[in-house]
Amino acid sequence: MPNIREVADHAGVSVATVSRTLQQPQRVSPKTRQRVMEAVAATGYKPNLMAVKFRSGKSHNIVVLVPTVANVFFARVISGMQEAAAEQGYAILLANTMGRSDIEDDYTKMVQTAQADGLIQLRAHNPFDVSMTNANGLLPMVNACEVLDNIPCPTVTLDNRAAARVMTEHLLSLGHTRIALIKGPQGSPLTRERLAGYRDALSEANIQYDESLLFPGDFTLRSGFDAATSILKAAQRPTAVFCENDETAIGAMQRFKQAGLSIPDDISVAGFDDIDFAAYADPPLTTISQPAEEFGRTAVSQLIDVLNGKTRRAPKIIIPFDLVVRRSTGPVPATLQQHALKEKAE
Amino acid sequence: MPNIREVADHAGVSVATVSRTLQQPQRVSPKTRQRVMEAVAATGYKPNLMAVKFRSGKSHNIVVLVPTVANVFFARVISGMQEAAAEQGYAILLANTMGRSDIEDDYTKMVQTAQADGLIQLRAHNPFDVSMTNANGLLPMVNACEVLDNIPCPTVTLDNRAAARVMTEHLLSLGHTRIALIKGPQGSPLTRERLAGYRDALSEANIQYDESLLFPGDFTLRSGFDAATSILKAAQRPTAVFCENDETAIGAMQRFKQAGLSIPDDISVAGFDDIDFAAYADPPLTTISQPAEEFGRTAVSQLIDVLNGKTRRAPKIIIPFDLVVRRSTGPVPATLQQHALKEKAE
DNA sequence: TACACAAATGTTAACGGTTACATTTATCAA
DNA sequence: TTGATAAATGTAACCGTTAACATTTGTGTA
Repeated sequence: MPNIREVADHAGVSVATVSRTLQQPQRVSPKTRQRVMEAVAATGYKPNLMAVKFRSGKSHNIVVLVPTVANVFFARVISGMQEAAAEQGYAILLANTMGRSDIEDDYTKMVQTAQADGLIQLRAHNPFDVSMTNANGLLPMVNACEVLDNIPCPTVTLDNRAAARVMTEHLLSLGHTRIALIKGPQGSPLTRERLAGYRDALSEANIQYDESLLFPGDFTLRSGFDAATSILKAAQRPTAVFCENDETAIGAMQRFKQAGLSIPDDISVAGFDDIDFAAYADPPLTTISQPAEEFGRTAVSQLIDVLNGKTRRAPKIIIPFDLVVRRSTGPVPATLQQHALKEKAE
Repeated sequence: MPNIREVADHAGVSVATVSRTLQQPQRVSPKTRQRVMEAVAATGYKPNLMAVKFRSGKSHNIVVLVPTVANVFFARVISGMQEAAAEQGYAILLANTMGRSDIEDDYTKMVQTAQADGLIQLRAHNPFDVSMTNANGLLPMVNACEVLDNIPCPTVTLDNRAAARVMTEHLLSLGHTRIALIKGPQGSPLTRERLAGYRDALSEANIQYDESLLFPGDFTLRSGFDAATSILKAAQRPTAVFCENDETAIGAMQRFKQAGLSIPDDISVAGFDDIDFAAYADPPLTTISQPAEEFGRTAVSQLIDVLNGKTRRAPKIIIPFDLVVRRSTGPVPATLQQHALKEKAE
């Protein structure tokens, strides 16, 4: 691999002139410029960007901590991040953490060891101490997980709590009062926020929060299937099931159909995320649509602003969501409705 | 950020001793070692890995060119790559090419500019010229796409052609003779290989290859749905549909069900990949299972072997596959079978 | 005690760019 | 022509680490 010195020799100029020709061509005379460009072409010179990055102290790398890439929603988020990063000359170092804190730590260290300039966080944990703050008092990170509080960095969030409330209100408006919730992974901030939104809607509607309606899940199809099995065994079966993501909902629907239930006539099922499969489920799934790609793009551009010192005070950005009503949710079954009304009358 | 000099001053030794303490502790006396370690702890020193990489000429980065990360199969492949790379101290630079050659070129350049040591290729294109070969005559890449030929680098492949043949044979064995094929993206090597396997099986069974049974697709749910619409309009409707991936199959099934067809009684549908959703489709999808994570892991470890000079002659590794028969495929409908037999008799 | 040799540690030149500063060359007005 | 000033180019320090080589210190033996 030829280096800048070889190009300089070839063109009969100094290395500084070669560097200038490439960085700020207007500062070098047209004929020298031409000579240098010819030498670059002749030698096939490509600047060693590792040297440039080392010299400049900027790696132009961004670490992204994701629980798993093999999740349709996260894949979309990453796709948006890639795009925004590439546009601004940054590369994404993807950390598939699988929730393992040792992996998270390894990747976090990349910022301290100058391998990455900053980090985007999709879990509820602050990896940096105050010594990492920049001149504006900000940490080189973006918090893409709303439950993290009091951390000096931008927050980009998909108002999960409000979205879960809206979905629960949708089910309530259809007359459902016994609404099961299939949760996400324990300890995940998404899970907590979506649960909180569910509770918000219930308490607003004066409906007693019932822990026995909560079922564990982990965002996989299988966990939705298993949770549905438990729901089928429940003494007083819920008339609607709100799943904290679409995979879980699709898994649950499969189980309900196997048990001979009709959706939504016998039981309503709602999801969250609006992954592509939601619209092609049977029946098509009512869910919350979130602009995952935009979310990823915003997180990246916020981080780059912090790195460039453009951000003076940490903003909090909330990405909007949409309730997408399809055919997996419907009114409470007539028989049960009678029952519910009678109960209410008593 | 403290550097190695500060640590040396703090411990009252030279920078070389600090470096040695960290790299080859046995070469420094126990008491010096201890003093250095204390200084490291006291200053909070973390080696600048950008400097190390620059100095060593090894970035310990690997570029992976993927058409799209938002595809369940590729997400699994990436997941496996991540894992294997992290174990060996490498980071993955993910290039979400979306088929755009300018993006592919940008990322390919990262190898030439020393930002990455090698590249894994999932498309049919050789980005390097011979000047990039190492002492063993190998290029710093792994070809994870079997149609590329005569390129001096390891090939890791999921025998797509054989798998497509096996699936087609499965459909033939159920009595189907008019088997539609919903293709993948035009120009994709996967598409070509799977089509070739389909043709292999047909010709082996002495069935005329009929281009009117080929329908375009692009691996998305929607394209499967649309292709199914075309299939429904066909003059003589096929009794089975082989889809080149699972998303397409799930989209197609949705359309057939909407049209009132029963699967597999009226029409059989087969997929490819065995993504998680396949088992939870309605009916569960017959498909080809490929160990995507293992595929990713193998590609990475092959590349690292090349980079370390361990590989002397380019190996060709074929990852095994499995035919997974579920409930979306079944025998040819009785009425049509009669018809077919009659035709044959004539 | 002196000497040979090994072990431990120190000194310094790379690695490949960028850039502050120094120096040379060109331009123009008096 | 000369001198002042601007434009073009060159020189060399620097970024943080490693490692070849030089030097010092320690150990064991004659």
